[in-house]
Amino acid sequence: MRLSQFPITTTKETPADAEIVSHQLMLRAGLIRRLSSGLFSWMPLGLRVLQRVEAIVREEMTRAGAVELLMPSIQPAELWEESGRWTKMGPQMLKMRDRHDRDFCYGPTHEEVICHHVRQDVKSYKQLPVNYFQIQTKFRDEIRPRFGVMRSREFLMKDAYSFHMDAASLEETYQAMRAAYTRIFERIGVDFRIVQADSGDIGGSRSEEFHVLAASGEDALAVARDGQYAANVEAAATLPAPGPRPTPTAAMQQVETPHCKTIEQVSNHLGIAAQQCLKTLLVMGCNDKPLALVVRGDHAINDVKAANHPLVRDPVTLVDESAARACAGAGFGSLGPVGLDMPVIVDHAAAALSDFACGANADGMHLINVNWGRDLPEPQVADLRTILDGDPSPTGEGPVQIVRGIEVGHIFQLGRKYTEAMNVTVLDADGREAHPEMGCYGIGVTRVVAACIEQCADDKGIVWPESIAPFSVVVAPINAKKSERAAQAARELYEALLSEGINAVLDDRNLRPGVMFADLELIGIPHRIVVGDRTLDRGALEYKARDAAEAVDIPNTLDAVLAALRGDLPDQA
RNA sequence: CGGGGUGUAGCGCAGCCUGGUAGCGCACCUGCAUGGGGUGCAGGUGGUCGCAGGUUCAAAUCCUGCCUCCCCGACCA
Repeated sequence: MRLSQFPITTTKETPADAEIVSHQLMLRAGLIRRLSSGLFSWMPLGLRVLQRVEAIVREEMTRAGAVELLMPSIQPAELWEESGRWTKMGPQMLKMRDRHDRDFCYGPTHEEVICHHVRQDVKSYKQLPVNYFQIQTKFRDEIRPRFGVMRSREFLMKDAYSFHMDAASLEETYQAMRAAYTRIFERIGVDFRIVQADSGDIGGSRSEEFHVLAASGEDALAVARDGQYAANVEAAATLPAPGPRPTPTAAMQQVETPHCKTIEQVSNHLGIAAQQCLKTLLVMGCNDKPLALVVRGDHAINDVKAANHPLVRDPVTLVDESAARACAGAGFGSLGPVGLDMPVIVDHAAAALSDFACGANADGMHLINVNWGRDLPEPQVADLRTILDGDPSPTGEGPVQIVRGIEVGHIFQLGRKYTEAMNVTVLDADGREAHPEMGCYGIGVTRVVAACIEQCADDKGIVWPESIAPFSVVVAPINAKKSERAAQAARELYEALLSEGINAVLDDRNLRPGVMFADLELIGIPHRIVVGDRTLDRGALEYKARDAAEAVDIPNTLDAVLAALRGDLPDQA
């Protein structure tokens, strides 16, 4: 490729609305252009990168035994009504109607469609297991798209769906996908971590996420400092406090706490640490009646854990203040578990307290020196809170630290949830109908590009890893306009690299050197060979790796260039 | 969806308060000079000032409505 023939538009200035490095650089380097909120065009340079990621994903999926197909992005409503997700997915799904008034959606995912095809085509256990994948555009109408292609509404996803006669077969494919994903992210060259995850809206039993570690990541991960344990904080279990509860020391007492609406205010007013206070939230139960969730004052309720509790309605729905007053006798800020006429679910840590403070269920009043089993019944205990930095890891591997990550992959064991809902059956060896086990496996292909830039950039621009760079090496003549000798030498080297099968590009734009260098660094090409009269005079070329501090002279031979591309550089005097 | 901001040339912004010829930087085009780190000088192209309505002799500017985009929040009592 010659850059004079390849439209790239770079900018010196950073667009005002780009917040994170990858978004800024993708715009500045001209990889993407925004069309509308959460909608981006991939410009030629960006597309080359995207296609390289795709190629790696495709190769590794195929190597791991998955077979590619392509399903429509527009899907009929009937399939989603069968699975129950036409309404459950909510406004995240973009719905539309055709000229015959039939309902469709732009597919946010493809479990329904693949189940439909499998129930048509797969009749016998002999055809299983099977693992289909596609690389295809999805649309999810995100509440708030942000960070460029990191959280866009339309995005490219690799999704795979496997079907099995039994759990052992599913586990085998799940592990094969886990290994394939590991290879994919290792090949791309990003620093990533596999974490345990909640299954979220997709559902199912077991799942793990692949996160690219980056400070700008939207997800918080709990990682054992000295061990293997790692989990999304949404799913990270907390341990019950060790040992028995301390013995109560004083009688329960009601005290005035006027105008105290938050734990902080109550804690300051009473001179009692937040960890000795209880925080009480009223939420809707599955039976449409309110129930109370209680955590320690310094802890936060974890929505995902709460929603997973059998008594709590999913999604977690807070009762409003007037309803709280009607059923508990007090407004927000003065609620507590004592004397409440509703189920009370208490987090481990809150259940381990003695002599604690909590709302008195009377406005402006709290109770102090409250004790479980004495002043109110022994609580029903659950894990409700979000894990904090320094908490023990649930596997006993020491304290966790909280790091941030960008979710680029997610693998699930779905069990029979969809095959039952969609009535997918095959005949087993005994001739009986059975619902297959199912797994699904996703990679956010467009997001991988952005996540990679978050890790691979410096103050000059993008520093592509070789694996997904749009071009591997650029041949850059100095003053090609004036020096036909430099221009000629550059052309010849470029042609020679091409015939070696190298993804080379010639910068024949006739730019001034400063502009050219700044541009090439911004777009992040891993290797640069500068050809100029000055170096030619001494029989040399100048080589610089994008991530190296200094350029070095190499002999003016193809072999020396090829060696340099392999990282084999001559010793410098 | 709630709150805050924003909208003026492809990008970044000023002008608006106090109504009166639409500006600056970057980018782009032309010429000359320059030629190893975003070069200099000169000239130039490009804008129904988000949309609609209103006030006024006159609206980018004041008023009303709508829209866009961005940020924060979206149950933590």
